[in-house]
Amino acid sequence: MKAIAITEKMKAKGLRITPQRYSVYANLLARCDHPTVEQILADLNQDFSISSKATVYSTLSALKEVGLIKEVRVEAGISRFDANTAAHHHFCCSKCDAIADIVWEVFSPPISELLPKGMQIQSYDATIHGVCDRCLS
Amino acid sequence: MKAIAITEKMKAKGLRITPQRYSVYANLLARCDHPTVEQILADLNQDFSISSKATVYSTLSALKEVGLIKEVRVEAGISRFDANTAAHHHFCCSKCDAIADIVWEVFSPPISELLPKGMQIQSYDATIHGVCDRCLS
DNA sequence: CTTTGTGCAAACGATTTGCAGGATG
DNA sequence: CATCCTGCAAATCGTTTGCACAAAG
Repeated sequence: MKAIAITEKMKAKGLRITPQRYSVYANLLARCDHPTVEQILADLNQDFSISSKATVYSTLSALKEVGLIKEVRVEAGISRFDANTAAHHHFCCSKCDAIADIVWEVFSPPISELLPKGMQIQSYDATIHGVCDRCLS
Repeated sequence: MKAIAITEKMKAKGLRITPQRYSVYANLLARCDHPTVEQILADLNQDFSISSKATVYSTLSALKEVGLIKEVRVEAGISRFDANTAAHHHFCCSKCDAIADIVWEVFSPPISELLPKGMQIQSYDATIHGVCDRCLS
């Protein structure tokens, strides 16, 4: 995605643009491996120091708040982040810990029919645990 | 469940029986609210001290290892535990934070057809977020 | 010029670990 | 009596917070 487009998406959500915020979001858009805060920070500061841990945390929190990114939790005690905001679920490899996006929108019967009466659904997410093709071959 | 039956289930998994381990597992079997470590500990030590935090952690870890309980993660940074080991998913109320079990076994198309070729499924779990009937009425 | 973000270090809370007794099989 | 569980406190690790300074609009 072009730099202008990234900036526009952030502005449209009312976010103030800073070099730190821009680089966090751009980094997340460029990768699909659901990185942790630590991994994002290491990536940004690879050549020279761009941002600090506290700022990455606050930026991710701001991006999540306005819906530009999602938080993914598959392991205990650690948050991962995902710039793919389209409806999707996750496949988690128990050997290499890689997380892959899974498009999975068709349920039958519909979720609403499976729930006890009177519950209101806001969202749902599924995690499939298994072994990925790379680890099997 | 009778005390003997609980003891037998643990023995069958090769676990050494101690008062602490017994009470943690019995407590978890008797409730269906997916308690945290803190809640289990408070419940056990209600009248007089039965166990310590470190022991509850190690017991839960042992029980999970042999498959007698499951760990449930819906909030960031906190683990909950569940003695219901049958296939089921979770409904999480965003107002009162209650977690309810949902029996939900029918998917169409089958999960295996939705996954990219070559992946091997071990398990899957879904979390539905919404508002429960009690909070709506 | 006002608002808001940044970065450091200290604080925090859940979980883990080391180790000296003590209980279990 | 050998194994390994228990409990305490200290350590660890991800995340949050307070605050002085700097940057954005």
